[in-house]
Amino acid sequence: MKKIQVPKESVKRLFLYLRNLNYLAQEGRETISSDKLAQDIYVSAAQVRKDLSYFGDFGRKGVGYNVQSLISDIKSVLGLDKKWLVALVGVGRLGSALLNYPGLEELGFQISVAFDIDPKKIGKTYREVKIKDSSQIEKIIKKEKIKIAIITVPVSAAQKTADVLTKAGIKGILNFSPKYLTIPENVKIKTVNIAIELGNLAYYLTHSESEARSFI
Amino acid sequence: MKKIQVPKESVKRLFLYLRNLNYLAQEGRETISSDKLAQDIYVSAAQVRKDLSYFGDFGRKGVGYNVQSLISDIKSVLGLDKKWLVALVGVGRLGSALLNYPGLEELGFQISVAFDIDPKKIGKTYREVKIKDSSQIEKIIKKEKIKIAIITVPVSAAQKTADVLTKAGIKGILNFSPKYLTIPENVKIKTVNIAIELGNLAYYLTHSESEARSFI
DNA sequence: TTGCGATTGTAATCACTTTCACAATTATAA
DNA sequence: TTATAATTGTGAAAGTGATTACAATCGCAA
Repeated sequence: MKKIQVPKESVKRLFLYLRNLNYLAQEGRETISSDKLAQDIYVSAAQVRKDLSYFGDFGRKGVGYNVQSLISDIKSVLGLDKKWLVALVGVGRLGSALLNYPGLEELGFQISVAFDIDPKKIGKTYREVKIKDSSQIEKIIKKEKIKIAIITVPVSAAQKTADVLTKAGIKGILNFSPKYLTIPENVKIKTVNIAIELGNLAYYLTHSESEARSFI
Repeated sequence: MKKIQVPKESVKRLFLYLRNLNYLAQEGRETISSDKLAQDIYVSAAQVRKDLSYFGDFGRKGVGYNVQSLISDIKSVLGLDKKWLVALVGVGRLGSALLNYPGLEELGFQISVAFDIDPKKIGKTYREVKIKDSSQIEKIIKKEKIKIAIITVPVSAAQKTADVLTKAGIKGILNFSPKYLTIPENVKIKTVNIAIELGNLAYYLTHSESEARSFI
């Protein structure tokens, strides 16, 4: 095991390995080789081994990796060995879609509270998640010690929402509004922009000699 | 101008430059330097120039870039100089959220038809988009010569949907189901997995010495 | 017309990531 | 017990991407 900078792409691939491992566990598989683990993800066996080696020696030479223990090792590496409470701000179409998004809990995420400013929505319960008034963001997030939030408000309200969230102690933001959000240095932000994803597709369709496959 | 492999990240950054340029155009700015263009995107001026240089010599030494012509040059490079018709399959919560997603038309994308299997939805018009029976996917996509599709069906139907779409001549797929889709070599696919995005956030929160900022 | 500050485009360098290739280890069968 | 096939972990090499630094060019003011 070494203590050097881990490539961002290696981290992303860990999620893919984890997904494969979960399938294998379901099938009752006990051990797996890097070669098999790499299958279907368009990655080499050496890449798999290298990625894993950034975090520890998880395999046994001549044998491979134990499926169950590799699952828990990767989960632990990714910080998925505990439950993450998530706050959702903006219960519009996209927001309520996310409340129903399958696979969040699989990785240990639980949207535990949602906020909106629409009086018609406030007070309702959506998929066991209570919708609260946005004016209570700071109070509730502080009280529940929530660290991750999803922003699905209209673009005009996005920056103000980010400000309130960071003030409330949120440390990670998944932002769906197509806009720069200015946030403190110590807060992590990830922006998902669907128009840009489509745009990428358009680029690679236009220049179709290259590739745009992405299995993440 | 050179003819070498363009880094994927460079292509992504072009979208950010384009967004900045659109703001600048609105403000009536006529020319702009790589230095100013880089601002707010956490990128160096040299990076901007390098990215642009993969596609041509768009600037003038001592002067900078003409805002209007750089906009159209970048659009042309990205394949956004024409309108792209897009088919949407699966008008559930996420699907209907995408029908309302602002910013798609800004880049020239138009969801021109949507498909679902629910008789209660078929025939309705959603934001000027007619919802058709999924059994007609192949016929309509062939007729309209649509090249890009978005898959927002439940995970259980995703692979079958991808099969039909590629059979109909779709060349690019934006996939929102958390699953591998097996598709022909010449079809481009981009998968958006919200759980993995959150997972990335969790990783960088857990290992908070590194960074997870991403402005795309 | 000349000189100067601004700015690009890119060659060279530096940094990071992936691939290669093989010693070390393990299980198993003879 | 020994030989063999399977498989990992990793140092070194190759490949890719980002940064640096500067010659070349431009507009403008004197």
